[in-house]
Amino acid sequence: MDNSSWVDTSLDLNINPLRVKSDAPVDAESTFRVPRKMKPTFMFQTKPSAKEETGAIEEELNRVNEENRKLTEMLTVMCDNYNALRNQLMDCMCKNGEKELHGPSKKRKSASSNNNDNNIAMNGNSESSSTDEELSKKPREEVIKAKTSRAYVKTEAGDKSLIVKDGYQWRKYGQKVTRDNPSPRAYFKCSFAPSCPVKKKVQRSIDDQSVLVATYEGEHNHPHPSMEATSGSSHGLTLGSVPCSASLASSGKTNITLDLTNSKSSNDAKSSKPKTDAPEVRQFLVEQMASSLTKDPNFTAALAAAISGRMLQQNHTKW
DNA sequence: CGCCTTTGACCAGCGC
DNA sequence: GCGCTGGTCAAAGGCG
Repeated sequence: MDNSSWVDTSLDLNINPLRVKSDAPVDAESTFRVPRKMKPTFMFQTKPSAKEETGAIEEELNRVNEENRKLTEMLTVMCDNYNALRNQLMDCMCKNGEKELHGPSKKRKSASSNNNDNNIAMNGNSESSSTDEELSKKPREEVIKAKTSRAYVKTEAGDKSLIVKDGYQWRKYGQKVTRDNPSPRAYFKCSFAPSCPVKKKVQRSIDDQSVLVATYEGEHNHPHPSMEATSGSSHGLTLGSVPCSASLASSGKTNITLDLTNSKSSNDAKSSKPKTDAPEVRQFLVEQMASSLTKDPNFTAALAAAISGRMLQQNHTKW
């Protein structure tokens, strides 16, 4: 599964020439000083000829193209880094899974075997798994438990809550301390739709207390709440309607929400590489980009500075 | 007042 | 049958 294109769209556009540094001393002289690089064409004292103007525009276009190229390179590097990190994470999870696989013998055979199944399935980015054994054991619940998936969520070190923010609404209906893990396990039901059969179990990882292990059972019979509301309501990309997203919070500063799922039918989850070519996905990405940009205070500040700067310059040249 | 969380009780499955 | 364990229920209380 290649999620290289599913990255946080909150890009630092590195628009330093435009950025107004808040900590920089502001004096009357520097307020009207425009970086030479960004000096707009209309700043020429004498009215430029059409040729000059065309040349200046071409120059500007070249500069923008160059900037675009640099940004593309930065994005590529970011994607590479992201993939490398993700692979490392998956390696760690694989190792943890093997550890549990060879752990102390479980009294409850079925329970342990189910755990192993899930751990193995988890190796492929918390994919859905439904075994024949599981289905045959509980024929009555096969509809509900047809799809199970597992997600690992990194939380703050001091965060003791068992809340996994995946965009859905959950109602907690129970909590239990299990034998295998001293951390309590919380039981949630999807409360977004009354008839939604999806259940979720959240428990801290026995190896890493800062990691929440969320096990989802069933399939939502309603659209994702964040998709129904506004596309920018959630901080991350929440395209999937099946809840197996993993949110990786890195040191509290930046939140990278990785939605490791894809579609309603998690059967094709294994081979499902996000189809960024699909027009709706593209549109969604564009919307996400726009949303992220408009939410980015750096970007809005830079934009405001650029606009106000130009207005000031226009006034300056007029007077 | 409605929704959510907490928590003890209850139930079912499993091994001995 | 008994004990252990995981999962669920439901009453009570908190909160906005």
